[in-house]
Amino acid sequence: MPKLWNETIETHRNAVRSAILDTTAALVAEHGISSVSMSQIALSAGIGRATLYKYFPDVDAILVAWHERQIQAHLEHLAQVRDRTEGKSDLKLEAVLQAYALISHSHNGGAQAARLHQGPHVSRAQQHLQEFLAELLGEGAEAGIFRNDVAPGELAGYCLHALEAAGGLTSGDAVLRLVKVTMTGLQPPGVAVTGH
Amino acid sequence: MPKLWNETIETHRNAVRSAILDTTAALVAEHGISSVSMSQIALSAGIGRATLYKYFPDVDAILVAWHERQIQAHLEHLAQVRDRTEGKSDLKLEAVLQAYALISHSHNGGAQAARLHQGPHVSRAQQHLQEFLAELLGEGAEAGIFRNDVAPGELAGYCLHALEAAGGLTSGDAVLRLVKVTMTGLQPPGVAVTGH
DNA sequence: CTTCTTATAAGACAGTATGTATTGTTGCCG
DNA sequence: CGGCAACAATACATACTGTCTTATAAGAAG
Repeated sequence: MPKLWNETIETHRNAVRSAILDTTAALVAEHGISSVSMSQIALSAGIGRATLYKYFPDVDAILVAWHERQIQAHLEHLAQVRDRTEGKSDLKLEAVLQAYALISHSHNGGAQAARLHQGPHVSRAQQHLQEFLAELLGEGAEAGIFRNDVAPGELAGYCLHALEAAGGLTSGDAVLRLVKVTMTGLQPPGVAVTGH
Repeated sequence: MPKLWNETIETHRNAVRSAILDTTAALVAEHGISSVSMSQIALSAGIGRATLYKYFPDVDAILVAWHERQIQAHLEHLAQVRDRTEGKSDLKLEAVLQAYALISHSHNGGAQAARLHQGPHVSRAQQHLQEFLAELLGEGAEAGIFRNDVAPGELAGYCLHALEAAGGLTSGDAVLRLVKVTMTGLQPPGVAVTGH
């Protein structure tokens, strides 16, 4: 019983911290990410503004902590999916990737709503970029070079997002490998030796 | 000669607008995206604060305009690459994708520097996620199910980014197609009918 | 040259957010 | 009870916002 006290206090701090994160997430979802303030969060969470500063130094730290918690939850969810899926690595991976895709799908549904409060953020030019790629992909698909079981627009979105992984790479060779991998994904179905 | 005047004024406005965008980009690169303010931009651009408000309503509008201009420049660059590349659609596309990947590569080098000013933004948990996937991919590669000419970590980054395209999709079926396309990219090389 | 127009700089203004410091209160512990 | 830690409330100086007013400079037209 040396620290029955430290236990309850720690518990309380975690509860408050969690409540702050929840409140912030709600405010972001409602008013957009750029309009949340420390004052607003403290008020909405029902705690004093000075108290909030004892937990987080600024809004950005709160958003980072929230994002961290989100990813952590996703990670645990994906680990569950992996362990519950019977079969070899490819089946497990397919299940995990599917779960992650669904997370991204539903998650960006909420993010889109948040964006709409502060204008159509990225859309205009980026859409042109996607259409530009879709045109090339459409031509290739007609010539039988690329897969035609997926719409060119969807493939273009896949390419753009996949290639943004280049931002985290260090060497130029790695970038070339990424392009190769991405283009492999564009191959027509049924050309593989192992049919599914 | 009705509007020799309107021409010079338009030119001037474009010049000022461009200067605002350049200044903002420099400030973002230096102090991070969350610390730029209208006051700072006006001061740094050498124009009055009230004048700045005549060009853009708020910081966000400036950032959006800047981003728009960036993408527009990329688009023109990519169109040039496409037109200058001889060959069929697949060769053109490979050149275009490579160019885009290089853009992402160098661009996120700058973005990373900007992030570092406001903390290691996404890193911690997201890296765990990537390692989690890399483990599965490594197992599969050893079993010959996935390609082993690219490191598991790089493949994991590819998967995570590619699947984030799910955020822009509408139907659940489209998400499943995206997972299929992404997994196609993981196939070992040389299984295709057309050997490059 | 004078007058008009237009973009601008400079400053004032109220409202709000920030970060910090100082109060007094509550509840748990020995 | 006395001590301790977290807290709410409040105050304060500073900074950014968005709008408005006034004055200046430069080109265009008489």
